[in-house]
Amino acid sequence: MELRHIRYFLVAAEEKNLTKAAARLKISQPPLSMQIRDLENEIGAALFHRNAHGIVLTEAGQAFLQAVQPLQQRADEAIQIARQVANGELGQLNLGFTGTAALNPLIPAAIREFQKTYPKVKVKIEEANSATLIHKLLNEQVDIAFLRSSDPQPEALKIQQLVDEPLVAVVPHHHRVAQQQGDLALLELKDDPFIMIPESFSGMGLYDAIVQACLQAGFDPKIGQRAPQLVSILSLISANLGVSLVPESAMQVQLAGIQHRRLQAPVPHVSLALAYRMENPSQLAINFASIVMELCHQPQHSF
Amino acid sequence: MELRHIRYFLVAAEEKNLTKAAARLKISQPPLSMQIRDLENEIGAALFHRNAHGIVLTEAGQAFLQAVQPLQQRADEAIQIARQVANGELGQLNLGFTGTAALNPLIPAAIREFQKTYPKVKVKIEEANSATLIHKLLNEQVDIAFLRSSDPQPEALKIQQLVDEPLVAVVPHHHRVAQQQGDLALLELKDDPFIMIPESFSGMGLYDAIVQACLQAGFDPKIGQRAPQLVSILSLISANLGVSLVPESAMQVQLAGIQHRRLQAPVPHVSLALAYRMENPSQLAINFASIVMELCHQPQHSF
DNA sequence: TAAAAATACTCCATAGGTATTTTAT
DNA sequence: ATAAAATACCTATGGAGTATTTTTA
Repeated sequence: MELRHIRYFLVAAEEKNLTKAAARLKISQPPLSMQIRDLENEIGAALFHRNAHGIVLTEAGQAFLQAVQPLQQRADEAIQIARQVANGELGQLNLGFTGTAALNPLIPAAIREFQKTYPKVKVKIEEANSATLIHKLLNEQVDIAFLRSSDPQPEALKIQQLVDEPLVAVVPHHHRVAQQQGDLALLELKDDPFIMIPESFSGMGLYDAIVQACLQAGFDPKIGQRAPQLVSILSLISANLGVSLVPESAMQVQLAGIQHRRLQAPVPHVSLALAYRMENPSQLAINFASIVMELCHQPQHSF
Repeated sequence: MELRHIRYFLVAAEEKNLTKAAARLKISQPPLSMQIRDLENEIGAALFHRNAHGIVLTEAGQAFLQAVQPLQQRADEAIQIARQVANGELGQLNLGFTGTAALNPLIPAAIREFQKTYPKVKVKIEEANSATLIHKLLNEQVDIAFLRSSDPQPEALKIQQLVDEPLVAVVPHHHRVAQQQGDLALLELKDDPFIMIPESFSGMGLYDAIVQACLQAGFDPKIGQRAPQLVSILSLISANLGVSLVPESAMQVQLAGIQHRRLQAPVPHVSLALAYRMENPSQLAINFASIVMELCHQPQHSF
């Protein structure tokens, strides 16, 4: 049996007349008669009673009709579903981001815009550090991720720089530079321990951006405590255990006992990047990336 | 799209290798490749990624697999259902019987046996008088019916005589023949009003059997009250409003104030018959009839 | 006799086969 | 070098067309 038999049978059952059914199916009557007969032969029972007025369903035909009614529609739906998934209109987008990236307003704006454009896609978000995200991207556990990237980029991932955010210094409230006016020279922090995010990935992440900034300012930073999240870093700073640099967008997170200081030119930057696989990128990722790029080319304050 | 495409796709997705899938499908590899490609073209998206080891489902392919998985099975089930209905193994048997027929032990025995043989058939039973039953048989509201039949039989119905039951007289307890010994001569009731079932059908039913019996005994019965059910007839008799004749099996129904009397030879009979359509008999009816006939040819007391 | 389905036949589109090439590891 | 898929080409099954006959109300 083929779907053709089902299509023909359904129209025949509806028209109760093979000649009319054949016309509706845009075929001539004899082939329709034969297809119906083939179907009956395969089943081994008559589906219709033939008479001079046309045809009427037998009991077996009625039962077959009930059973077969939804099949054609289900088949069409299956095609639609596959098309929508292929176009990235349906499915689940696994979106990752690093803790410090989450604060950038671009991210909620992008998610909001994506959901508006692709309402049938479920967005599942997941926070992890850059190293983990890169691993998950390569393992296809994550389709696309926002991360902090410095220069050397891993192969097999397409990494698009989105915005370059200035870094700002964070010092304890009682730190000697805390109450100074004007921009801070990074060199002034050369003897302070830097509170850092642990286990970064070579060439990636905020860790390297901080180390690069210090080297550029003329010193090798003293690495102090490690803390896994932005807030825990700030907490350690407020406890007077060191200082750090954070992206400007992280200034939103205020904490008693800490002070933010802008830096003197050349202001070090860390970029926010969007990463997805070069090979087998999911269409969802491509669509999401194009929405993000669109937002980036709009005036900054629209989101 | 045809079911063939779905069958091929399912095996290909399972084998993850077109060559092996083709072997399992008992076709060669190139036609399978082409059928899969045709399917992909119709959908407008790739269902598989091809590589040197074989094939892997794309996201669209996975979604299509989920949607299409049950279709082949549903199609096969539809064929099974139609076959079973055609064989009378599945469906609903609408069984009718007249009130006085219901007392014959053959009927519950037949239903029990039929259910044992065809457990997937639902038996719906319905009581009505012979005229109504014949009407419903012809209108296909009832598939088969037990009824009381005398000689002339309506066209278009196959009526099989099952058992000839002797008629017995029912008289009020205080009737002058009530306490006599031996068999009763029907002629003794020639002046009593006969309580009858109303609106019978020409040539059918207990009504005519009673009239025939009286004529044969040499008198034209006086028709008294009409009552729709056997019990209401007996009730009228116990109220001294008349007498009647009932099938022997109706002696099971005892009622205070009535007396049954067997009749002298030639004992009049009424037959129990099974009726179903000559044209378009449902297979259920044929199967039921054959079970009834089987039971009839067994010793009477086996049910 | 008129309308519908079945039959007889013809044709060709395409599913499927064989042989070979291309591709990727 | 090997295994898999794609391509090229051929064959033939069977779906569909036209013409006609059979059936039944």
